[in-house]
This record gives sequence, structure tokens and C-alpha cells, in this order.
Amino acid sequence: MHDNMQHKNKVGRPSNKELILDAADSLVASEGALHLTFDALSQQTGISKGGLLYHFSNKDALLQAMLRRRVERFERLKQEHLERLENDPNKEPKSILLAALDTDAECARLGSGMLAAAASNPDLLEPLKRHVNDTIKQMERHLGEQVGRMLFYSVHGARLFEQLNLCEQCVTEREQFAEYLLNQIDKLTETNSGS
Amino acid sequence: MHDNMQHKNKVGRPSNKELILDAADSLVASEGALHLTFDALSQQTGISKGGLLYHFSNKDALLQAMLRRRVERFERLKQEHLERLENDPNKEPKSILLAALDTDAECARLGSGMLAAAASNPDLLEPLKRHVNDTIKQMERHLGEQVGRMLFYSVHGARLFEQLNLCEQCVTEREQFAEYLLNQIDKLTETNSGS
DNA sequence: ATTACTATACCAACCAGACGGTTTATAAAG
DNA sequence: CTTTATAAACCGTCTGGTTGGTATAGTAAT
Repeated sequence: MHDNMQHKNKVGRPSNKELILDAADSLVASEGALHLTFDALSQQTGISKGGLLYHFSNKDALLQAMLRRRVERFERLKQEHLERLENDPNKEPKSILLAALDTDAECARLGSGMLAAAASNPDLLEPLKRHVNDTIKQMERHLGEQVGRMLFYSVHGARLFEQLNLCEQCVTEREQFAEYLLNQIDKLTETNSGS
Repeated sequence: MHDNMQHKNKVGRPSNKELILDAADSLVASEGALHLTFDALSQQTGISKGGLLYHFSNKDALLQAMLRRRVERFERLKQEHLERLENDPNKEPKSILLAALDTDAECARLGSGMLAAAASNPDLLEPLKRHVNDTIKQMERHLGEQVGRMLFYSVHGARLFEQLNLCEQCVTEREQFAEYLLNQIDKLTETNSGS
């Protein structure tokens, strides 16, 4: 009765805080991190600059919220996949890959917070950095140092290139790619336990 | 007797244009793309804003030059590796990986132009996008669609994470990683021609 | 050798608009 | 009557870009 209120206001609609963060993500994705300003955000959301600053007392706070939401969403997705794959011996690395490659509606904008923070104040990436290194270590523990790194960088590289609109990848191609990587995990751990 | 002059002035020193681009790269790497301004660049180089604008008539021109230099350096490295590996049947994909992972002095700044352009004006990425897709297609042609993509995204993902200071990877770790990926190329093409 | 001209490379001062942020006011809800 | 949520006006600073000027070096005719 406190956590539930986090993303909703009393009327049950998604709170304006979430709408603002959505707009911020999409602004970064379409215009670039430089154009994520309170003025632009105000125009996009219809909320005045004062209104925005009520929710996020300064720009760093906004960026931190964008980053936090990204990590939370990743963790939630990973947890879902983990539960779904409960009988799979490789469920941990698999759910990490699946969470990273998941195709939800905001797929093209998940990296916006990261790019915006990197552009504006790289220090804000510190919490994300810890999360990244934890995840890499998990991958390494399950798949070995090199394989773990390769797969981790592979999915996140693909994600970043997609976000920057640098590759012409479509959804079906990503899904095939995800399937291939999952198969690789099984194949590589078979040979591991076989030798 | 024209190309040679491109990066040198009459006195034979590296032209200030190159020095400015170096400073721009390092500014983005340390402060974030938002703080790549003519004022900051002026302070860093000791050249006044007017002087900077003499070399790059506006900010887009500066960003384009940063991007162009990055692609040129990649192509030069790739060509060098290609010549060194002339007897290797997998020389093409290998030289792509080696060029992407090469540890030269500016290693941490090679992605600066890309991040700065993405932050300021994503349209400027169009030429880079073509280069990326060409390179991906080369990888796919030699290694198959999925393997090619996996290795490409893997090295560039690693690069980006390094640039953003999001992983604690050191030089020796990257070299081991590079070696592993090269071995993978040989192993994967063996099984390809074997089956 | 002097003069005149041109191109290169830079600087200082300035400007209009954008930016992050503050302040004050307001208005509904509990 | 306080809390929540928003608006509007404003401020000092920063930013990209312009202008107009300077110093130097090379060229080329006189």
C-alpha cells in the first residue's frame, strides 16, 4: 500500500511522472540527448516547465529517474523469464539475454536514459555501471569468462546500434538472433560439461 | 603530393585541425557530449572560438569531421590487418574484429564522434550507418548471418561499454577477448566446411 | 628590393536565443 | 489548511554563430 502507489496516482491512471519519463525517452531517441531540455519536454507533454520541475527538481534527477526505470524494467523482465524457465539449467544467462532483447513497445527507447546521462553527466552512470558489472559477472560465472562476455556485449551492442538507428534490423531479425544466441548457450554448455 | 598535405601544414607539424579533433574527442569522453561546446573546446585547445569556427564553420561540420576521421581510421586499420593476414582464409572478418578492437592511444575516444553526433543531430550518423551496414554484411557473408552479427555486435558493444566507462575492462582482458573471438572464427568456419 | 595583393590562421567583442532553475501564484483534493 | 500539481513570468548564464579586425606568409609585378 505504498509501493503500489509508486506508478499510479489516485485516479488509477499512470502518473504524470511516468508520462514525463516516456516523453523524455522518446525525445532522446528522436532528437538526440542534446535536445532533452525542460522546454522541449514541456512542449512534448503539455506540462509547463514549472510542472516538470515539480516532479524532477533538476535535470540530474530526471536523468537518474530515467536510468533507474531502465534498470528496474530490465530486472522485472529478467525475473519473469527466470520464473518461466525454471526447469532450464541455463535459465540465468538465458533470462539475462531475453530481458536485454525483449521487444516491448518502448524497445527503441530503453537506452535513452543511458545515452542522455552519458551526454550530460557521466557520473550519473555509476549505479548502472555496478548493475552492468554484476550482470557480466553472472554471465561469466555460468558460461565462462569469454563466452559470457561475448554474449553480453553482443546483445547490448545490438541494442545500442538499434537505439542509435545505426543498423537496419527489424523485429523478426532480432527474434531470430535471440533464438540463435539461446541455442548457443545450450550448445556451449553441453561441450563444457562433456569435456 | 596532395593527400600527404591533408593532415599537415607547411611546417610539417600536425595541423591544428587534427589537434582540435583530438581535443573534441577527449572532451566528449571525459565530460559527455553535452559539454562539447565551442567555448569548452576553445579553453581546451587555447584557440579562440573564432579560430575554431575558421576550421569548422559550424558544429555539424565539426561533428562530421569527427565521424569521418573515425571511419577513416577504422578502414586504415582494417587494411593493415588485411595485408598482414594475407594467407588466412578468414582474413576479412578477422581484420574487421581486429580493427574494431585495436588498442591505439585514442582507444577510449574513438566512439566520441558517434556519441556526440547522436546527441546533437542524429541525421549526421547517416554516412556511418552505411558503413556499419556494409561491415555487417561483410561479416555475414563470411560467417553466416547469425555468427556474423553476433561477433560484430560483440566487439562494438564491448567498445561502446568501454567508451561509456560502464565496464571495468582492462587492456589485457580485451586482448584475451580479441584472441578468443579470432579463435571462434576459425572454429566456426571449420564446422561450417565440415558439415 | 619594394610595393601591392591574396590566402591562411587566428582573436575579441558582440548578439539573439536557449537553457536550467527560481519565484510567485493558483487551484483542486483530502 | 495543508498537500499535490500546475502555470507563468522571470533571471543569469551559456551557446552557436556573426562581424570585423589582425598578424603572417607567400606571390608577383614593378
